Amino acid sequence: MDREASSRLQLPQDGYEWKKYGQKFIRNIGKFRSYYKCQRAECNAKKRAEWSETEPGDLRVVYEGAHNHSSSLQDQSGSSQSGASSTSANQYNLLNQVFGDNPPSDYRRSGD
DNA sequence: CGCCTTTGACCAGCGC
DNA sequence: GCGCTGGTCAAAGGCG
Repeated sequence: MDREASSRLQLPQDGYEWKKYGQKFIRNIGKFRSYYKCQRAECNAKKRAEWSETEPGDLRVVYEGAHNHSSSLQDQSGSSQSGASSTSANQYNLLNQVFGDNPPSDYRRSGD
C-alpha cells in the first residue's frame, strides 16, 4: 500500500489500529483532513489527521474519545510496561492530543 | 476470499 | 430561505 504516495501521509504509530472512513479538504484552515475510527467494536475512539497540502511536515493528529480496550501494539520501543493497568491507563489521555508544533495561525482561537 | 483503502453524495447547522 | 462547510456513510477495487 503506497497510501503515503497517494495521500502523502505518515501518521505516527500510536499503538492502536485505525480505519480511514473519510477524507476532505477543510477550507477553514486550508488543509486536508482524514477521519479515522478505531477498528475495535467496543471502541468509540476516533482519530482526526490533518495536514497541509503543500506542507506535509505540518501533520497534525487529534485523538477524540477514549479506547475501551488495551492497545493492539505494545512493544513500540522496548517500553516494558508490563501488564499493570493497561485498561485504565489510556482513558482520557488522548483527548485533544495534537502532534506537531507549527500551528498556522488560527485553529485554536488565539484571539478569543 | 477477506480486508482495507479511496471517492462521491447526502445531511445538518450556521451565517447572512 | 439559501448557500456553504463539515462530517459520515456506502460502494467498488486491489492486494496478500
